[in-house]
Order: sequence, then C-alpha cells, then structure tokens
Amino acid sequence: MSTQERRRRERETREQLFIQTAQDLIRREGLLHLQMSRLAEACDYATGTLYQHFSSKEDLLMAIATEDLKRRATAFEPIPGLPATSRERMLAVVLTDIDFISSHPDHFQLLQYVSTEVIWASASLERRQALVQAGAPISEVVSRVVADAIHAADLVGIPSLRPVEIAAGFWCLNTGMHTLAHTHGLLEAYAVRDPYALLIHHGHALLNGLGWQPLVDTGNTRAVIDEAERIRALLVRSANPESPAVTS
Amino acid sequence: MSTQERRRRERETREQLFIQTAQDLIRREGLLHLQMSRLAEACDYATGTLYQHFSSKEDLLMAIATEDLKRRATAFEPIPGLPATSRERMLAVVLTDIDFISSHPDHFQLLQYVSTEVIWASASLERRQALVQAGAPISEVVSRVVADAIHAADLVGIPSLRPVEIAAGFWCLNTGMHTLAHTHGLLEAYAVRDPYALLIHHGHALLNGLGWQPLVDTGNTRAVIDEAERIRALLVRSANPESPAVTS
DNA sequence: TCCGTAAAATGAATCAAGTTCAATTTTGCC
DNA sequence: GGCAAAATTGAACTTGATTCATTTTACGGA
Repeated sequence: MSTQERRRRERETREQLFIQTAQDLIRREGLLHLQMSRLAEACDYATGTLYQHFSSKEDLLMAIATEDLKRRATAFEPIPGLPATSRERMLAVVLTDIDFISSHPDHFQLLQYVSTEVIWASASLERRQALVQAGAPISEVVSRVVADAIHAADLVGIPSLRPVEIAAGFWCLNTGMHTLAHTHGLLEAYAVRDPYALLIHHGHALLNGLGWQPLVDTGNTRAVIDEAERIRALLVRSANPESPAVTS
Repeated sequence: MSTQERRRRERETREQLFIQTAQDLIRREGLLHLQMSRLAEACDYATGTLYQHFSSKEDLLMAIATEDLKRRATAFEPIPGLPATSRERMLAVVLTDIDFISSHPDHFQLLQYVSTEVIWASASLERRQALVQAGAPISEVVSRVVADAIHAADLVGIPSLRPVEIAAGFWCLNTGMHTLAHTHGLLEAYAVRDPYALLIHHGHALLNGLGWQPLVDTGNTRAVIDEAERIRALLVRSANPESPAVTS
C-alpha cells in the first residue's frame, strides 16, 4: 500500500519537473519554440513519457498556467484579513494583481494563450476544469472584500448587483490593463506611459463612482501613490508574518 | 499602364475572397479546423496561390482580424459628431463596442488569438503594423470625445492624465468585459448573468468617479437602461442619415 | 493572327513537430 | 531468481503547413 503512495508521489514530482522545466524553456526561448521532444530531452525522459502526464501539448500549457494561477490565488488570501479599511483592502486586491503579473510576465501571456478557443478546445476536460478551479478562489476573495464593505456600510449595496458583479468590474479593469500592457503594439498605439499607475488611478475612480467610502481625491497624485505604498507594505508584512518588529 | 492597375485590383479582389471565405469557414467549422488547403479549395485556387497573398497561416488570420477591426473602427466614426452631451457620447462609445462585438462574435476571439505572442510573432511585420493601424482610429475617436468633454467643462482635466489615458480606462473596462464574456468558463465561474448590462453599469460608475458631468444615478436601473436605448437609437439614426422622418 | 517571354498558378513533394505504439526495460512480489 | 504487470522508450506515423519545379496563362510586338 505504501508502494501505491510512493508511486503517486514520484509521479507528482515528475509532473512538477516537466512543468517547471517547460516554464524555464518558455522563459528562455519563448512559447513559440517550446517543443515536446526537446522538453522531454531536457528532463532526461523519452517523448512518450510526457504523454503519460499530458494528453497533448495544449494540455501541458494549461497545466503550467494552472500552477501559476494557483500561486497567484495564494497571494490574494491574506487580503480579507488585512488590518485596513474595506476600501484599502480593495486597493490591495488591485495592487496584489499588479505585483504578481509584473513579477511573472510570462504568466499572463500564457494564460491569454490557453484561454483562446483554439488552445482551450485542444486540452483535456480535467485540465480545463482545473484551470477554472484555480482561479475561483480569487473571485471569492474579492467578493468577500465587497461583501464586507457593504456590511460595514462603506459601500451601499445595489439590489440588482451581487458582490461578485461588483468584483467583476475590477476584474475587467485589471485584466484590461494587463492586456493593454502585454499586447504587442497596444501600449505604443495608446501612448500610455505607465499602465499600472493608470490602473490604480482608474481603480480609485471606479471605487469613487461606486460610492465606496471613504472617497479619495484622485487629483492628489502624491496621496494616491503614498497610499499604494502603504498598502504594499501591509501586504508584504502579512505575507511574512514572522518578520521582525516593524520599524517606522 | 491600365494593365498594372487592373492586376492590382484583381489581386485585391482575390485577397478579399480569401479573407471572406476564411471567415465563412471559421464561422462554420471553428478557427481550430481552418486548413490552408481546404480554404484554397473552397476558393477554387491552388494552395500555393494563398501564399502569394499571405506569408503564413498566421498572416492570413491577422489579415482577417484587420478587416474586421477596420469595420469596427468605422462604427465609431460618427460618435464625436453626435447631437448629445459629452457624457452621452462616451456612453455611445461603450454601446457601439458592445453592439459590434455582440454581432461579430468571432471577431473578438480571433483578435485575442492573433494578439497572442505565438501568433503575433509568426505573422509578417506588414500585417502586424496594419492591425495596429486599423485600431488606431478608435483610440483617436475616444480621445477626441474625452478632449471635447474637458473643453466643454463636463470633465475636469487632471494635468497628469492626457485624454488618451482617460480613454484607455474605458478601453480596459470594455476589453475586460469582452474577455469575461468570451472566455470559456469565466462567466460561469464569476456567475455574471448579463455581462453587457454590467459593463454599462460600471461604465457609468467610472464616468461618475471621474466626475464626468452630468452625474448619473446608477441605482436607477430603469433610467440607465432607457438612456442606453435612447443613445442606441441616436447611433442607428446617424448610421442611416437618409432614413425617413423620426417617429416618436 | 501568331510567337516568345515573363509572370502567375499549380499541386505534388517536402518538412516539421506532435503523437502513437510495438518492443524493451524496470519493478514488485512470491 | 524468476515472472507478470507496469512503465519507459524512441523510432515510426500522421497531419497539415509550406515550398518549388513544372505547367499554364497573359501580354505586347512582329
């Protein structure tokens, strides 16, 4: 019976090896040049062994995207418990996403690619479900932040809109800006200089427009930047709970 | 000399035939199943002839996306001249985009696909430039709407934000909602019922948050819907300038 | 009208890469 | 140590995009 278990662990370990090596290859040579045979070789396995884990190349790509998405979701977890106002927590959502995507530039592009009809349809049902599931915790966290704000009366609930639909607005703004930032030719065409500073600005505008208290003066660029840095520090602290005493 | 010109026209006609037939095939059988040889056959040409026009399959896809994008851009043209308030014109931008994407469901997915690193890198420089160029008029129109609003004092300009950067916020919201609406599994995961009603709502919230006058009470769902219908009617009228007298 | 040349079109052959599977090797157990 | 089952291997297969030697067509001058 322990044999069974060890086998499963070894299999899992090897799958991680394939996924991580594939990520390395993609980082190094680009998604375009990823080849199944070369990936297998890089891992010292035969090509066929790859297909013990992934039903197709698209399946593999989706597995990579899913791994990253799980890590991305983890970054959101501490937010509902953050010692801050509900509005600051919502800003924390935006900042967390910005920072994750900024430090994982390949992730967003891969996610865009596998979300494409062509790739999506070529992957197995299990992988597709796993990808959707990996993203679900994020919308749950953000919805909770919205629900908490309504509960705290920082935000007046509108009967026709559930928390998840408010959350979706920020999802759109964020995803849209990632798209703008990562799609070739777009930043240049729009002549947008600093997409993520812009995202924070529009995020505040949307928060203000929803009447999310306390309102922020978006014209005061200094204050907006300072607040973002303050929330970032809070996020860093919550990510390393055992860090030494805070210094001012 | 007329021979030269006729040749060029014939060539252009044939390219359009290829592009339109390819669109038909995609609509009928999906992007996944588009094959160069079958497209050529469907047009009664040899496979090699396709490559007189498109350097690769990706090149062809980009050409299709570009054609659609040109048509999409055309839909925005009348907006700056619309007899309406600046805020209504901005709403017209959002509605025009919603309606175009709704009636061209394949367009957005194809555009997403060709914007992908993998496909982008496989297309020729000319096609990539053409795609970017085809989208530029849209951002120009929207920027003009923003600039006009500032000029009319409906919107207080912020020194650090140029009109195009305000426009980009709406681009993000729109593109994000299209993504949410068209990406498999997302609508279900977010449990969003009517993405485009939601987009209109958040669009108003963003407008309010930017202080774009006159502010709209987003809680008044009836009024929001009615206004959208009114603007849609205005758009239809401006698209068919020779239509018979308006009936109330 | 006919001819020769240049341009265009053709589609079978080539190529690349993902996928399969018969043969081989390894593993776990008696 | 030996055997059956499971896992691994990598060469062969498959699919479909791309090429290019050959054929056909178009054009302009005699």
